[in-house]
Amino acid sequence: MINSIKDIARAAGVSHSTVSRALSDSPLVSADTKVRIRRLAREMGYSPDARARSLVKGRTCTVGVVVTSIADPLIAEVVQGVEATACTHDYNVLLASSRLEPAHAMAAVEMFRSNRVDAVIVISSQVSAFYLDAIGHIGVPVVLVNGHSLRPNGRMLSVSVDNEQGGYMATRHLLELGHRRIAYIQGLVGRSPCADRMRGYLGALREAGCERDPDLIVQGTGRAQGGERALMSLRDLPDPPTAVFCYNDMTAIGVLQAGRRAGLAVPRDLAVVGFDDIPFASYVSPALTTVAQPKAELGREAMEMALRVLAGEEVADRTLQGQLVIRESSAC
Amino acid sequence: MINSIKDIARAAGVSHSTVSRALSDSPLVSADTKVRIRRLAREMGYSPDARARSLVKGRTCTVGVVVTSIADPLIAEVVQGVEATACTHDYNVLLASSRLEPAHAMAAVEMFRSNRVDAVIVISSQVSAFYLDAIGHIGVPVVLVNGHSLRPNGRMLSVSVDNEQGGYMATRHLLELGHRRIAYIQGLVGRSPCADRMRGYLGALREAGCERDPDLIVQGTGRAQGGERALMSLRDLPDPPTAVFCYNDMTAIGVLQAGRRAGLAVPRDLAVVGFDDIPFASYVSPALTTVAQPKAELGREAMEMALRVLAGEEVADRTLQGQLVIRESSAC
DNA sequence: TTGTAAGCGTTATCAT
DNA sequence: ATGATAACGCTTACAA
Repeated sequence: MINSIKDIARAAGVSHSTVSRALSDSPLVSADTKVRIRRLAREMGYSPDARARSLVKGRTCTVGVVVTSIADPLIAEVVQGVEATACTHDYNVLLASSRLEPAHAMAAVEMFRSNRVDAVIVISSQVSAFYLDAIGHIGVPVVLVNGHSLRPNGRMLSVSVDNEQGGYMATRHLLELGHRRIAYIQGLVGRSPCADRMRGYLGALREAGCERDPDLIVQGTGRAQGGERALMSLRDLPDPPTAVFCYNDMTAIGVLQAGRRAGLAVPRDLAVVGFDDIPFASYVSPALTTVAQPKAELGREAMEMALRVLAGEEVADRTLQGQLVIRESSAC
Repeated sequence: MINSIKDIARAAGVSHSTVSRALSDSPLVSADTKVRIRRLAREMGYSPDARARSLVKGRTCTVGVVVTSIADPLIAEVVQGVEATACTHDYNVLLASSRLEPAHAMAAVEMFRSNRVDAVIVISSQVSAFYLDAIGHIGVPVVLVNGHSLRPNGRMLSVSVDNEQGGYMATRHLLELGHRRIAYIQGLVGRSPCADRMRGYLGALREAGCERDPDLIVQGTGRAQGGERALMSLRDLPDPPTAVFCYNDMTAIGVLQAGRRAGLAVPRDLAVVGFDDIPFASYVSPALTTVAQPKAELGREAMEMALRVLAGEEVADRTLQGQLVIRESSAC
């Protein structure tokens, strides 16, 4: 058992409120009793009980973070950003994983409520509307990272990478390299980041006076295998693309693999650009050109937005710019 | 504000203790008042306050998890295992990252103490003895995942992959492929997992009657660049190795990169085996042969060991077997 | 400057 | 079967 303020009070021969005041550096306690109590507290291994304190203070200084999977490299780096920022503001991070199961997601919400977290941060693009609705009723500020742009609930904020601008940059880069037949391999359908990136892609094509060919927009899954399959189908086209912009890096890595198997030289025969800049993008061969998401910054921003809402400030949604990282898969 | 048990009591016209009993399904309350109260609780959006409950119950049902970096793919998967297991046992996960900074590590320990976590799980091999000592004095069960084998404190348990056996399997595999000059690229010096893997490597060589050449054991860093440099120096040897066993996958990936740059064909000119089986091991080209760590299982086991200690059981350290995953980088 | 007492939301021990 | 009361460890009026 850890000593409480009462134990210290007894040892110091004062009341427990004096101890409380001394430890919180209140001016209402004399200098020497203050040092005496503090030394005693240190010697007795005192540690303030955050629960008891939060009970009376009305806040837990804890933020709940839900992820679909922490093993996702993109999400992991965002969590890292959240954690680092929480730490500097003396906030704790309560973690929960939804594993894409609505039941787990609901359980996470209830767990956060029971623990009276001050705010919730949702890191995932795979949030169902149903779940989002439940999370919106939690009664504390909610910040969505890279979530849907539609916000059914007023209390819900969001911070995202600029998907459209990212798609635009990627496509623009390929156009500048001289490519005219540029494919887009989608992620999971119906999700807004995928559609936004495509909008950027289409915008760049339009701007370049490049004709839009529906055959060049194919379905992926957001994972490597989806990229592999997509590339196969693109190669079967009468007039295959010379470049491909992928919804994300994993898709691009699948494309790289399928290309290698098919004897395609990247970037000579096919230029490839991804999205996210997951750590491994720079390690695959050829190293992947990609639109880097400001992962740590997304996490930091999410945490800071939550803090700002808690401080009573008026906070608006944010969208952060991605950055085109040119590597070998699109080098000229 | 969330309704408390008292609010429900008032609405139901009973005392708050009756509400408490009804909600915890005590037999000491009549069936109809029970349903009445429960319905009311649901309607009023009641959520039990975990802090208040923990204060009187004496446990928080929360486990503190410290990692060096959650962005580390190996660690992330272990955390996932911990979280999943915690979830099934109705335990919460409080996350902290040490970022290899002793100050952060100490802050994490203090944070865990203040929040009165029931147990602590340390996921990292990079724990300094100093920090380990501090964490040992936290007064709750501590489980080290892939940590030092030396345990300065009696309250500290550990679960690790069998590093020696892993090193043995990897080397044995290369020997069976006909290699005689097999190098070992170390990780960071002085850390026990690295030494253990080397012991397995040496054991396999000895068993095969293969002469041990000190030149073939070189220094790495545990990261890709270390692998690159190490391979360069190995290639400068008068009699270079035909195969290399790397401390971990990142090192092996560096070797793959350097090999490609040097025009080496893997596995024909050089066979490469890694350790860990991080997700990307299967995506690099050639796909990496490696000793897979049972990542989720390590996390699960760590959590279950903590739970068992809390249940008063006698718990012993565990070491889990890795599994050799043969891929292209060592195919014959 | 210090002590007393109330209260945060629970559970648990008494009575009734 | 239910209610009153104490307790968990803390902060904070309110007294002294």
